[in-house]
Amino acid sequence: MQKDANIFDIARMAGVSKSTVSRVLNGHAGVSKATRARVLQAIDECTYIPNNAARNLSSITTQSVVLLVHGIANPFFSRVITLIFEEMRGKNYELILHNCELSDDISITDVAVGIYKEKRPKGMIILGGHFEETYAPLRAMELPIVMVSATIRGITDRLWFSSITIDDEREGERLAGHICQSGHKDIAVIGQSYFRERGMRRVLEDSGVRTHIADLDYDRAYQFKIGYKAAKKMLAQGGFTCFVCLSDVLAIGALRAIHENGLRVPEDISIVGFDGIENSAYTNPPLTTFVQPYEEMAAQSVEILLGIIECTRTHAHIILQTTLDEGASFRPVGS
Amino acid sequence: MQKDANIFDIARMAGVSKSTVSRVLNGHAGVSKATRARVLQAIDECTYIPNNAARNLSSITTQSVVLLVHGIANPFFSRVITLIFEEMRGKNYELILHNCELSDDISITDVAVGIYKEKRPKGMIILGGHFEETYAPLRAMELPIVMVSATIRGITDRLWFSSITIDDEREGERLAGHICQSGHKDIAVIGQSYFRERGMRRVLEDSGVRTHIADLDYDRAYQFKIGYKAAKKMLAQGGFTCFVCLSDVLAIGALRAIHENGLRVPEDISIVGFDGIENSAYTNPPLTTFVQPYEEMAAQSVEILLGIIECTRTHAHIILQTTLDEGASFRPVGS
DNA sequence: CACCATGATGGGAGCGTTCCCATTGTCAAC
DNA sequence: GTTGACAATGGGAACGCTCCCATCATGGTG
Repeated sequence: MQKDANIFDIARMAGVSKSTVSRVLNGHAGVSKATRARVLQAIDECTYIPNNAARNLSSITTQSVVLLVHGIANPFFSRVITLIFEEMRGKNYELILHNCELSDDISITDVAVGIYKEKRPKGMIILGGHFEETYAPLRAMELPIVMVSATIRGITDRLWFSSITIDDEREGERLAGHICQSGHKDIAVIGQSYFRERGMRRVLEDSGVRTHIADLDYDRAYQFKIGYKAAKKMLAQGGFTCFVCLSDVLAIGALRAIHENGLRVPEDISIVGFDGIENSAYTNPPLTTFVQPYEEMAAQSVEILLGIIECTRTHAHIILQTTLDEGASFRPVGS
Repeated sequence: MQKDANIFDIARMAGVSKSTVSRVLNGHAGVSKATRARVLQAIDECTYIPNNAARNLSSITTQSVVLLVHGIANPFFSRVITLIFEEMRGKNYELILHNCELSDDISITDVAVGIYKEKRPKGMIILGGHFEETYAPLRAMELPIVMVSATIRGITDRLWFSSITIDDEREGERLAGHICQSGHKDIAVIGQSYFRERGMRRVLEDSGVRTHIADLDYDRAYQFKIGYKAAKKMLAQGGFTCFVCLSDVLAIGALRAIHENGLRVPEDISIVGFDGIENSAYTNPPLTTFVQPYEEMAAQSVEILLGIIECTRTHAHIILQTTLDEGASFRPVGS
């Protein structure tokens, strides 16, 4: 590939200076209609693409947005990512997807700051993860940040970032409410979610439902297996009539364990999931699950982020709700 | 965030010139041990991160590699992506993940060339997609390219790119062989894969097995649903004893349709998938499927690409094999 | 002791933009 | 006719690097 055209070539072709071409390129004012047209034509003729590196260098920042994700293989995340990509299409920002499997010794703050220095994006969407007290460096970046579906704890000053989450504690309560109504008196819980569990427990204890918490055997990356193993162990112990899984992936793993043990769902045992990933409508039986507001999450996160970047709005903390999808994996006791 | 340190600051701190710092940064020869140590210390003290834009600008290219994927939501792809990320870790290249949902009027060549001009990467891994005759612009980039799991047709000159695939035609034959042995005489095929189908048909016709091809109702993005709908329609017609699905996602959709119709797997009907995504070990019953060589694909693609970039090897076309994972969804006739 | 190869280092140009400031041209108001 | 405001445009500096070439010791060789 021979040397590409640069801004001077375009300028020469259009018979103007590089400054004028730059103005056209960036949609700045102060260019006559006729000149603009000529420049655009020249650009078109050469299929000229401005050199990003040079652009970034001289303007310090870049016309890009980073989407930082903790493990794209997670079906919940990958669905949100896809939707965010769609939402960003045609928005004139570049979306840089950064996958990061967080190890214990690296916090989200470290990763975000590193990426910031490297990429100089205009904003950042962080998908998932825990977000705790040690956020000073994050804040110091003074970068528009939207946290999506993150667990946020111990942060009182919230004016410098946005968040879009479900209210985990309330969701836990709803989930628990659903169970209480159903008459199940002993349930096995698989999964970790501080707030969701807290909400659940409160309601369940009031109604005299006993919860059996599974230990999770952290196998990293193999989410299905975690659910499977945990369920297997719980089933060996017995003493409950319903599995409550804090994610669908765990539920799918648990489903396998149940079937392996020769039990029928929901006749012998019920199971509820959480997330409403696409897959969960295709299990046998289809999973009863609380469906995350995917479209809403994607749309809002992009809208807020770009709004803040373009100074047309301020930060916000949006709380959305899940929708119960009554599959066939859950049934009230004795029905 | 106040102004970051630049190469001059480091140079001043270490008492050397910017050239020397640059040499240290890029691992070039010609720096004494003592100087190098001093520079490294200064870099460390400031947690200095070189400005990428400037680097790219002066060296025209960037220390990055693009991973171009057709829809990261596809579980097969997302698994490969995750593994490629792992493989690249610590390799001193930046991996830029680019998701592209190809529409009909945009070819892979167009997308790749656009990205190339914009990102100036050192190489590109293209995951999936069809790769046909109109490749001249791709080739003209003179960029190391590795095509992974792509369908390649009508390209005779193959010295300028690498590929890692399974031999679809042979895999089709193997799949067909498995079916012939089993005694199924009428099978329903769901999915599109030119070569795989061609291989299958040849073997099946020789053995007198009749194939019923499902029409696919292209619902875009909703792969599970495609399988479901296609299976539903086929089941209404009847006349076969086994579903052959050309991907596991389709198979999971089909499984749902089968159960909905009150049939048992594999007693009443068998089903075989393809890909061996993580999920397929957790269906009910677990899917019999041909597992793609994920690790191998990821490892080889990275090794080849970096090898070519660093001029330690030449292009290659690697053909790998799947492994039959005998789940429980398939059973020979009359057993 | 002059010479040259070699290793370590510094300095300057150039990469392709953006952004600021200066310049020119035009027109209305006085 | 002079002035000032304003729109349109050009030119130069700056962004932070890499890369090439020049310089300067150092030490072995004839």
